[in-house]
Amino acid sequence: MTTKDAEETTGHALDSPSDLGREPQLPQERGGARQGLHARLLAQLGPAITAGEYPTGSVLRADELAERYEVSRTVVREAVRVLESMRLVESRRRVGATVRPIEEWNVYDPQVITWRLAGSDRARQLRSLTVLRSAVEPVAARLAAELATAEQCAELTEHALGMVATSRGQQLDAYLVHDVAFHRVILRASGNEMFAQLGDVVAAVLTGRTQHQVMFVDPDPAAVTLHVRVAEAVRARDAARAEELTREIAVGALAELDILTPEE
Amino acid sequence: MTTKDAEETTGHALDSPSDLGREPQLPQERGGARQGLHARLLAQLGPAITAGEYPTGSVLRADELAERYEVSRTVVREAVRVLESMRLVESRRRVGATVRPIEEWNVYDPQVITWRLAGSDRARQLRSLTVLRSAVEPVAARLAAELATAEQCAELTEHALGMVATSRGQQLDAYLVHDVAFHRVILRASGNEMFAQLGDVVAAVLTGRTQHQVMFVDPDPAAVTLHVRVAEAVRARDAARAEELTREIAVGALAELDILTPEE
DNA sequence: GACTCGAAATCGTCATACTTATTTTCCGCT
DNA sequence: AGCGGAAAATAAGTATGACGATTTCGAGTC
Repeated sequence: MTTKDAEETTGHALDSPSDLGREPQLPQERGGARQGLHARLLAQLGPAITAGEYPTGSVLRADELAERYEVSRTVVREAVRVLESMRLVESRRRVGATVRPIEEWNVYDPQVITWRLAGSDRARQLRSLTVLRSAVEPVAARLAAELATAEQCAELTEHALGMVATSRGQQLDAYLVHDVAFHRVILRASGNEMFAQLGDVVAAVLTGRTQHQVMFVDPDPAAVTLHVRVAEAVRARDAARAEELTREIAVGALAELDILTPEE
Repeated sequence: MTTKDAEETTGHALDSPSDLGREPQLPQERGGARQGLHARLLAQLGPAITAGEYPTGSVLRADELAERYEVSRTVVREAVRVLESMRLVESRRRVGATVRPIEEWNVYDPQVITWRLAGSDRARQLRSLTVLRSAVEPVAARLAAELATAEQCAELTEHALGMVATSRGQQLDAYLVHDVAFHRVILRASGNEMFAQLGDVVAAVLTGRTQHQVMFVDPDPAAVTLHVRVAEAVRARDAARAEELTREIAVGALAELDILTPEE
C-alpha cells in the first residue's frame, strides 16, 4: 500500500497526488477540482507522454483531444502550449503536436520529473537524478561551508541529530523528514540558486527511495554518521572536508541504487 | 511579391504601418522568434519579467496585456500559461498573473536561462551556471571515461587537437567551436540524460565568455593542455584522472569568472 | 464596530467565425 | 508517362463575444 505522507514544506513541489492515469480518457474527476481544466488535461497528457504512451513522433491533434477529453479547443491549446514549453511536443501547423524524442525534453522541469517518477520511466529517472545529486551536492556542501549563516548551521546540526534520533526502530518517515530538510539546507546555503532549486528533486528522490525500499531496514548507520560530520564540517567552515564527506554520502546513494535496480 | 490587399473585412491588420502607437509594443520578427503571435508575446514578457521590469508581486492582467500588445486574449492566455509553467508567474482568478519571487522560477528552463543571459541578470546567471558546470562536468568526465564509445573518444581527441591548433593567433571563434563541441561530447558520453541536456547551457556560457572577454587574449595554454589530457584520460578509461583534470578546468573557469565580475 | 450579503471585477471556459500556412491532390503541360 | 505548379483540403492560429465561476470589496444591517 502506498501510504502517502511527507508532503509539506513551503512552496509547491513535485508531488503528484494519487492520480494515476490508468484511465485512457475522461478527466472526469469531480472529487478534487484542481485549478483549471487545462491543468487537469495537462495532468492527463503529461504523464501519458512521458510514460511513452504516445511514442516519439506520434501526433496529437487539437480537435481530437478536445473531443476525447470533452473540453474546448481553448483548453486544449493552452495545455499543448505548456507541453510545448516543456519541449515534450512540437506544434506545427496543419500537422498537430508531435511528440519529440526524449533527449529533447526539458528533463529539469519539475513537472516532467514528477510525471516520469510516477510512470514507467521511474527507474531511469531515479538513476539520473541520483547521479546528478552525486555531482551537485558535494560542491554545494563546499560552498555551504563557506557561506552558511549561523542559523543555517544550527538547522543543519538539528536535522543531523534528528536523523540520529530516528535512525532506529522503524521511524523511516520521521527520518525522511530530517534527511530531506538536511539536504535542502545544504543546497540553499550554497548560495547558488540553481543548486537551491534542486531541493525539490532531492526530496523526491529521497522520498521515492524510502517508499520503494524495503521498509523494514533502518537507514545505514554509516550514512547517518556522515551527515553529522558534514554538519560539523560546515559549522567549522571546513569546505574541503564538507565536500569530501558529502561525496561519501553520494557514493553510498549510488551504491544503494545499484542494489535496487538491475544494471543495464 | 508582397502585395498589400486592402482588406477591410476584419479591419484588423496587425502590421498596419500607420499605427504608430504611443504604447509601442509591437513585437517585430526577430532572431529566435518562433512562429506564432503567442511566441512573440512571450519573447516580450519573458525577458521583461526576468529582467525585473515587472518586480516580484506585480500583477499582469490579461485584458491589459491584450490591449498593450495589441493581441487577442487568446494569445495572452497562452503566453501566460507558458509563463506559469516556467513558474515565473502564478495566475489566480480575479487577480491576474502575479510575478513570483525569483527563487521559485524554473531556473533550468532553457528559455529562462536565455532571457536572463540576455538581460540585466546576466552576471549572476553566468556565475550560477559556471558553478553548476564546475559540479557537473567532472562527474560527467568520470562517467564518460567509463562509457564513451570509440567514436566519442575520437571526437574528443579531434576537438582537443582542434583547440590546440586554434589556440594562438586570434582564432577565438574557431577555438570556441571546438571547445563547445568538446564539452558537449563529454556531457553526452556520460550517458546521463540530465548531464547531456546541459550541453546547451555550457555552450551558452562558453560563448558568452568569449564574447565578453577581452578578445585579444588567446586562451589560457594551461586550459588547452588540460583538455588534451582529459581526452587522453577518457580514451585510456582512466575515470579518476578524467574527473580530476576536468575539475582543474572547472577551477580555472571559476577563477576566470572572479576576475571578470566583481565579487559580491 | 463586526458581520453578512450582494455587487463588481477578472479569470476560466466555450462556441464560432475567420485567417494562414502547409500538405496533398490533381490537372495540364512538356 | 512523368513532372511542375496551381488549386483544394486540412488543421493550427487568431479574434471575438458571451457566459460562468470565484474572489474581492464595499455597503448595509444588527
